[in-house]
Amino acid sequence: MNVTGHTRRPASIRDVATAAGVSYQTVSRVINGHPSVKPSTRERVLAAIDELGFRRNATALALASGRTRAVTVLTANTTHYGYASILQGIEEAARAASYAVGIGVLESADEAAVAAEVQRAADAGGGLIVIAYDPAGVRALGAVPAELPVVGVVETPATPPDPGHPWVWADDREAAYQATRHLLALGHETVHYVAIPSSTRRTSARTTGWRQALKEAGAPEPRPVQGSWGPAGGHAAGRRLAKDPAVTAILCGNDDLALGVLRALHESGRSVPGEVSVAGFDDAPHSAYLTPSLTTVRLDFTGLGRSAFALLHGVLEESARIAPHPVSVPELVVRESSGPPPAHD
Amino acid sequence: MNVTGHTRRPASIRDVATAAGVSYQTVSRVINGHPSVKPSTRERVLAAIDELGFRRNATALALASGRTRAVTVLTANTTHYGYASILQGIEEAARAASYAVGIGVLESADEAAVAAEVQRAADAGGGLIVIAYDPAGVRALGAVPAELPVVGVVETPATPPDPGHPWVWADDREAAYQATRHLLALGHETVHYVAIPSSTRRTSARTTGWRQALKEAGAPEPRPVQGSWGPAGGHAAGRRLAKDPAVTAILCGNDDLALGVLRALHESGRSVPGEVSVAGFDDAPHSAYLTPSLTTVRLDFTGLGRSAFALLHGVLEESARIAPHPVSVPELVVRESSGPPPAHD
DNA sequence: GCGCCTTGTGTGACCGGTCACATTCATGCC
DNA sequence: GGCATGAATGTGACCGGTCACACAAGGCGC
Repeated sequence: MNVTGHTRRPASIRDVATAAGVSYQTVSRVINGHPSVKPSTRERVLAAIDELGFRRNATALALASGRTRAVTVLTANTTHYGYASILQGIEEAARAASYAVGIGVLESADEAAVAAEVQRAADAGGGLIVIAYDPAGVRALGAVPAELPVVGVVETPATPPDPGHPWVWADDREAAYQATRHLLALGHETVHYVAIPSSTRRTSARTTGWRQALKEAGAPEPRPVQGSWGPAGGHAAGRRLAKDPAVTAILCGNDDLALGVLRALHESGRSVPGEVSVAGFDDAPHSAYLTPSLTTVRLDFTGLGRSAFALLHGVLEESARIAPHPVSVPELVVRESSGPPPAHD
Repeated sequence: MNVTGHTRRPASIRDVATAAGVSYQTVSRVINGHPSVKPSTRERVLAAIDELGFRRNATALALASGRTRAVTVLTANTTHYGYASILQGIEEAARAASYAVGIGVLESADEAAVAAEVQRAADAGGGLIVIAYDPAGVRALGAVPAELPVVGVVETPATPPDPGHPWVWADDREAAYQATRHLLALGHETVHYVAIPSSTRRTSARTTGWRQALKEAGAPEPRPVQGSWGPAGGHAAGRRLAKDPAVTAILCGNDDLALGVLRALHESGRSVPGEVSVAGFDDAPHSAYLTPSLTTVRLDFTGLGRSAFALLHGVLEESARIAPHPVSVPELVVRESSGPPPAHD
């Protein structure tokens, strides 16, 4: 119990040492669990630590040893459900491993801005996790200097990445494949796709899965409609699709886009799922409560975040390396927004 | 340009010093903008800095000077729209001031767990921002040792807080007041309220605003229905309210609750806004795209986050103290979910 | 009884910065 | 000319830990 008034600076190992009548090095040994310390000495030191309320200074530890026990998450956004959930998952795992979690937002995808953010993150020391679902994130992941430990949370890669690239991903492609097959199985001639902005120039994993399902079913492949991330983009895309009476099934790159599409269909007087079926992606918490409730594919973002941290943890400390890429399995959730196409054709 | 291979450890001020032919202290002076350095010397040092790609080591800076330039945000959740937006606002302002942002999630409101999280945050050094909208946050804010610089993001306090308590808030009470008056002005006899969990034992600010509007209008005051944070809670509350034919207007503690209420009304066959009007709180991005689109009160969470950081920044560095509590003004957004009560009565 | 290994502990340097103070030299003033 | 003043720079200690090494005491083999 420390009853002295005054804001005194926190106790250091030397304070503890004098209080326990040992050298500071012995204190260091005790707090690091070094074996060769006499039990009676250890007791005395522990008592002194308790008495003075000693806590090891993280800054000094980092400076002296290089071990930082910190991770910085680089992301373009913190408010989108998927991003926020990944962050939450990372924090959860990091907390369990008593790592500190820092966050840097990539406000612009501009080359220089991204580089500056990466630098800032590097300055923080410790490892990096980059959420690379969008151009800013992808660019950031590419801009990380090779000597920095980094894990990327990415879209399903087209080909297995080099072992030198520690990446995690949810199986986007499989998820899109499942959702598309679900819609086709209901009897729709084809499925239109409202895409999220692709993270790279190349086609996104979600698009690939959708395309694959269409191809297997011999369904015609309409041009994907480019959306944005939020419901506004879905709304705009939905307006265009609503005009075409041939459109009876729409897969959306995420639940927010789907929401916008639903709204646009409603405004155009086209009923869901009577005339048009809609499926989303992610299973955001509100999707189950929409009217009509949204058919979607659930991705375990929190788990993905945990995996990302686990992978980074493995890179930073040689203990407990995990399996190469722990991919979580997407789960189709069928709700009200999907059904058979209108009877007549 | 550093073309040497090998992962060499980053250049320190002494490396720069020898490269420039000066002492390390002179380098320190240059990077800190100390006035009395001969221009020619400064030039040489800057050139060396550039050449070696020197970056000041944040850890060493923190250890030696005590200045940490970091802020840790303590929050119960990162995925809810309001929380995530506040975080985004804090990060934005912190980035502008080149502060690092850390995050700690209060997974449980349990006394010991909260205390541990606060300790962890304290270990990170720098300032603290606690989002205290819920029991876990409130408890955390209370558990912060007095000597730590901390800013609370709180509900509108009932009475002006002591100057010793640097807090920021959006005007919840005014927002609830506005929304309630809007519904009453449409002709509803009274307005029912589905509450978010109160952060404290005492009545929440939102409840107070609602109550005040009812009282001023001489409307009867129904018992508030206790909800949770997510749509599920709203759904449960909505089910109960839907059974009572006297209920024609419902104000919800946030947009997620409102979503659940809308869904429950729909399931009970009560039309919105024909039979029942619903208003939310926060103006989450999806609220405008619901069917019916949601009448709500927009709160500037991002701005609130920026204010929180600005206040903390003022506490940490004596430069540029800001006005006591910069309260952002809520804005009523009227959409489809509110309208006059059913004609007959 | 000597050397040697193991156990328990202490000493000094170091991580990369900052701070307080000392030093040098040019200048201005009386 | 002597001396205070200020500009420009350097030196040593320090922040709070860790690391490499030294060293004393005790047990064991021969």
